[in-house]
Amino acid sequence: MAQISLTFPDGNARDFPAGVTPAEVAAGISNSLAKKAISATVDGKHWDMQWPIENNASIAIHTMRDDVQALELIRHDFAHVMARAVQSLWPDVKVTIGPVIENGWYYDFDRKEPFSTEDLATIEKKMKEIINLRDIVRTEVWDRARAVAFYEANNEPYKVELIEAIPGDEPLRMYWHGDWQDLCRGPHLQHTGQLPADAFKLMSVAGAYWRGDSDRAMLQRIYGVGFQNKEGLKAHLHMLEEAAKRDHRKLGREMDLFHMQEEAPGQIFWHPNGWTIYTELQDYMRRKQRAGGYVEVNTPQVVDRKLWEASGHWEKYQEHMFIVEVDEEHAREKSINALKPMNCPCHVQIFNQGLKSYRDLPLRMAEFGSCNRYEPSGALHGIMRVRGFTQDDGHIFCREDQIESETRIYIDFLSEVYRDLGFESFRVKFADRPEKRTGSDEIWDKAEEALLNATRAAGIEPEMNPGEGAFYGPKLEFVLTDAIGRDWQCGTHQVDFVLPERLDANYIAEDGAKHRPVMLHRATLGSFERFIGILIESHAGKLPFWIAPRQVVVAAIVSDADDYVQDVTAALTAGGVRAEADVRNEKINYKVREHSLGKVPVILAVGKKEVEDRSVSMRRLGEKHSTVILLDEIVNSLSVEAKAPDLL
RNA sequence: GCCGCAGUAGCUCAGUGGUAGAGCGCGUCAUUGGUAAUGACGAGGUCGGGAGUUCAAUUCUCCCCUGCGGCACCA
Repeated sequence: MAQISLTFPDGNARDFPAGVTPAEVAAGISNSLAKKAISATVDGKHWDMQWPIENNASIAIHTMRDDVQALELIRHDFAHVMARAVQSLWPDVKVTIGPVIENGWYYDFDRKEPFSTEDLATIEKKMKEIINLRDIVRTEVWDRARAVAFYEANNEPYKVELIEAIPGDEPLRMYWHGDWQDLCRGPHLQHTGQLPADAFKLMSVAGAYWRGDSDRAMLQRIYGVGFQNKEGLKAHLHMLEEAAKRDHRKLGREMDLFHMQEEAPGQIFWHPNGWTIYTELQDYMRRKQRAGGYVEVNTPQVVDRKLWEASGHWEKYQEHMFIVEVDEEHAREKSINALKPMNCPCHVQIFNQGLKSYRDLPLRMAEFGSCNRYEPSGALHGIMRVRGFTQDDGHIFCREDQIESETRIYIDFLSEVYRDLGFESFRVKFADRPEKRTGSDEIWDKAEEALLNATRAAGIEPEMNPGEGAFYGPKLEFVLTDAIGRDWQCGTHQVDFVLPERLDANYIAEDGAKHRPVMLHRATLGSFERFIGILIESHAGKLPFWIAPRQVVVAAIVSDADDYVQDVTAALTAGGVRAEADVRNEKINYKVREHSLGKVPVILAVGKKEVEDRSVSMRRLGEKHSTVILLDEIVNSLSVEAKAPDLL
């Protein structure tokens, strides 16, 4: 029999007969390793303990101590055990797919009756029983005709469809957990008893379309989380509890920032505190953009559909626009308008006024553009995904050869803003050509190359987001994360060759002829609404001093200090600090607690002593102790602290 | 938009086929208290909206609206 050589992580190599499995290799090392082993890595590939190794290779054998491999296997096996539990409880349920995801797994089932919360508990119990059976996990490679026949016989149509989608040259792997069977690429644990029965939890049921296609069947997806041990699960659940406290919807109420109500779904009623954050952020962005060479404009809210037809949005997005019809009785002729869902067509109208010269390019045009989109009801989410929002929008009209440099300049601009706002790091995704698009491949090649070059020149290697570009051009997406780890696209930078064409934008070049400019769509915050949501969550409500809506509360300890409290408050206000007096008939403990819960960054307590000394007792949010400081000093230092980062 | 769950006082929530309750908050009074809740009293609800069943619906049924968790979508 042919021999192969396996090289271990310590560099030692040993010969084995070809076709040896990691299980046999482990058994050759020690009994305990053979028992503890969960999988192997063979030539960099995660490998099942049962899979034969045919050629010389490097090999590492994993136990539960190897986090990456252990977690992947645990979650994958949990998914199988869960599916087995479901089918043993409800034999008519059809199985589909069940992948590993961050922190856990899900499995999609086809079942007529909905799974209830009580069902989850029943399934969990069944899963524990299955784990206790310590059933051996077994795998075989089948040819596809046999597999198809098998699943047809078992009335599992989804599996048949999956097999048909697998490329013909790939082996089909069949797995058995005891007598339960699934099609799966593996690897898996050696037996179900290797699963930590006390370290998983089924979290929720949700609908999910078969193959992610909204025209196909709605399946029921059960989500679970799983870890190596009970502590891992406990830590995860605790993290979720903590994240819930940072939810912007909760903090928005507690800090009295905004509210939403039925009469205006997806739109925000900004309260004074929230609006202070908003305007502070807008003032900052306005200064930054002015410094960045932008001209600011403003354009109409209600625009005739003719313009949307010309831009191409009517055809593609009509369903998602708020339509405004003007009645014939009130107008000479009936006109159909739409609330603007975006600003770009209007910006082209401004560009088109008068003749533009190549000397005007690049022309950087910005607008705090208030937009309305009829977003699908299920998409709405707090203030992060809304129907009425304001973009810090901008369009750069430039020549093709300026795309790369303008992109580079923009990435630097955005990085500065994000850094100023406390986001030291952010993710950049590069979304390239989608299947449905306009423009030649040659143009797309150039646009994609320009974006990539500029991104890399800025020292950023973007994540690839294939096929997710806009229909008119590729884009960079600047992604931030909310409290529970969901991604939100905030900034964006997109190349557009189409709109200038459709709306007939042009400039006179050096050759005296008309040329078509390229448009770069870009938004830094994205929308104020979404960005503020992210800002609140990432700071857990404890916003940086300059942007905190209530910066200082001056609290009287005794009513004899009330007049002095007013003096202190006035001095701070004169110094550009948002300060409030609290002279209510309450104890200082009460006031400190209330303002701390309200996330006020600085509380200045004053009693008899402070009145005499012209001082204050300062307590910063989150600190246990207070410091006594002279009034003049605190006014000076807080005045500086209240300045936005670009003004320091 | 689709699947599931939910909607009771400003907030967090309990509860029932016979028109409702707690804590916090709010108001009044007393208290002048030194860094995360002083005490007493009081006001406050068309039980998301509409229809149906019933002698009687906040409770049961249906429809709608809104929210939440996913999925799909995101110019």
